[in-house]
Amino acid sequence: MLEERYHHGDLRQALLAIAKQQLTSQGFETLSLRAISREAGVSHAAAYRHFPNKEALVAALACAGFEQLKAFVEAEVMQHSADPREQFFQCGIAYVQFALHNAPLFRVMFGVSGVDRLHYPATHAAAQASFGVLVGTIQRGQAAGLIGAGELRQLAFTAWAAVHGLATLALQDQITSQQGAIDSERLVRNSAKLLWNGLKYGQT
Amino acid sequence: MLEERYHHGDLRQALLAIAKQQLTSQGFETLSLRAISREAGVSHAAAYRHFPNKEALVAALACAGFEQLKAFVEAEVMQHSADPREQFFQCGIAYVQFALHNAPLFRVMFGVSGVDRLHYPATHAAAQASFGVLVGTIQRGQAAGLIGAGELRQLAFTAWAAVHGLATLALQDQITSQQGAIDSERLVRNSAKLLWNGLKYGQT
DNA sequence: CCTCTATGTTGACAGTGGTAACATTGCTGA
DNA sequence: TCAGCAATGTTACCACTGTCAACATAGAGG
Repeated sequence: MLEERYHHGDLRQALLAIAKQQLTSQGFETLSLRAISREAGVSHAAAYRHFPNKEALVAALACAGFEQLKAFVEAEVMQHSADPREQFFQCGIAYVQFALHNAPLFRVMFGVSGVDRLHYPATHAAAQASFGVLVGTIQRGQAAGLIGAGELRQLAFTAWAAVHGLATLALQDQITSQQGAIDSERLVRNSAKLLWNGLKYGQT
Repeated sequence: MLEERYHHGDLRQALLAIAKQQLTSQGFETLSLRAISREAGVSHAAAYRHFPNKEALVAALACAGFEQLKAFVEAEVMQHSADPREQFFQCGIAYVQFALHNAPLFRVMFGVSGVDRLHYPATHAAAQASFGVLVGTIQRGQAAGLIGAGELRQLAFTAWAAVHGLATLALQDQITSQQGAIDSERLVRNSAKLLWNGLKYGQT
């Protein structure tokens, strides 16, 4: 039984967990340090012992989001370890699915909050790491001779941008399929096929 | 000579103009109705005679942004009226350039504010209209026999997403070219070539 | 046991979006 | 012409927010 202690134990983690929960349930706009602290059963200023300000808390949230994204995409990709082309597709499909299923978190990760990620090295590193999954996938495609040469990171960046664009536009209801729901898999496959063809025929 | 009148004349437009100015100079996060009203020389509640709430003001800002974007892209495209392929490229280049040169506005247009665009018909319409420029460009490419068939809007959407992804990632300093500055033209051309090839060889 | 540091609390401050009650203006129709 | 009405601004207030300084408590190490 948890008694009321003066010292919480691991308030930092608790705050992050509650923040993530409130983020997903109420969106970013109404996210408030005070509400989070309240929910944690702690005074409104306690958070400042663990985060210099709200922005830092949000940056930490984004950091965790990138780690989650990386893990998710990696897992999906691994299910198709035999076929580099399918791996490439799965990368994108997983990315968009993650965005749609974790919309508020995804928005926080990508600038809703106006956080300059370069000011938060951990968050930036996590973002780069998640990007690395895509780079690796393309690299395997090249190794297998299925993709023409080209500057690796540039290719990866192009692919990333394409998929990222799909995800963000989809999140905005900018795309509304006739059936109402968004078929993210079909969406990505269409886009990925184009890119894959382009890659195959070299980028001249 | 402007005397101090009780009635402003066109407060709505004045507020929007000041808002846009403060947005570009200070970013979205610190944008405040009160500061805007102050700058307009009007009380902080006056704005509520013209906008039901802050979100509506922001939506109007986004609406104007889309109109500006459309005009800009259209103008750039028209400079290459002879060559559909180059028109396609210019579409993307102009899009990214607009994003980079109007970063805060662009972020407002695309969801920084968490505004559900469907609740603001005018804004939504303006967004669709700007999308229409790209659709038209691809259409001309098809008419000229330079692009394979395919569902028009789907193709356009794919291309839009690709370019939009480039723009948003670039805005986040997610991309940092070795030289420091972002060469948006090279960036887009790389991506657009891939897509164009993919389009040419059909989407199978 | 005593002190130092990490952690949490209280109370304040300025600033925000939003609303209600009141003031002023200028158009409209008798 | 002018009374009245709708549009537009103002003032005063509310609840809420992020942040800070001053204080309180707890636990770890000498």
